[in-house]
Amino acid sequence: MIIRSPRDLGSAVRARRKALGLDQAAVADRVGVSRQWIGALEHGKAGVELGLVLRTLKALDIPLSLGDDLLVSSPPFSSVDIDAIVDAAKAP
Amino acid sequence: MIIRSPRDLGSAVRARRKALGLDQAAVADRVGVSRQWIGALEHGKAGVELGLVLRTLKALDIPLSLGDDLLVSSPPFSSVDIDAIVDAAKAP
DNA sequence: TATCATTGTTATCGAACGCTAACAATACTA
DNA sequence: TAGTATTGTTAGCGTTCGATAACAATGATA
Repeated sequence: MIIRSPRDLGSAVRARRKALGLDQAAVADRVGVSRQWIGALEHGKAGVELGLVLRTLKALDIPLSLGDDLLVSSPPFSSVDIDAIVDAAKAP
Repeated sequence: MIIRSPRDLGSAVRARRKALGLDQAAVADRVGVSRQWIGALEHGKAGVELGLVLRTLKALDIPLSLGDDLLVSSPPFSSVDIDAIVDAAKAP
């Protein structure tokens, strides 16, 4: 599931919570936030704090990943001419 | 890259920014936040707003995903991280 | 329908956010 | 080394967060 907005995250959290058979109060208890805050998160409120969001994802066992470093592994590094790259980068 | 804490996210953002050859002010301009806020995000401040974080990831073309569907790579990415290569070459 | 559980909504309040501005502290380069 | 660019840090200020509490609204079940 690709997350583009707070709303995407909110619906994913809600789906996961229901899949675990928990109500908002139970999740709030695990995370250490108020029940209302869980509701706001699920509704896609943009202002929620990142730290609390990550704690919520962990409490629900939802892995979060950035897909930026998984493509550099396939092409072999030995085929890269480092000097040429550096020189090109230095050129104006 | 699996994100477990605001600090994980911060270092990933910084790496991506440098890979794009941008300074904090340029990213702040794209996102519509202050330069100091970008600095705080990169330092792993937990209280940053989710909405601004997502806008930053979008501005840097960093895809964010939940769950286990991250094995598929996202296209709009150069497969060679030039800065990473240069940094590695410069490192003692 | 009646009853209970779950969720949504509102108001208040202390705490923290993010912004601007200014200056210090590091890089980076000629 | 000197000079510039980038980043780190601090203070003040208006705004918004998150907690609590209370009540309304919705959902589920007998």
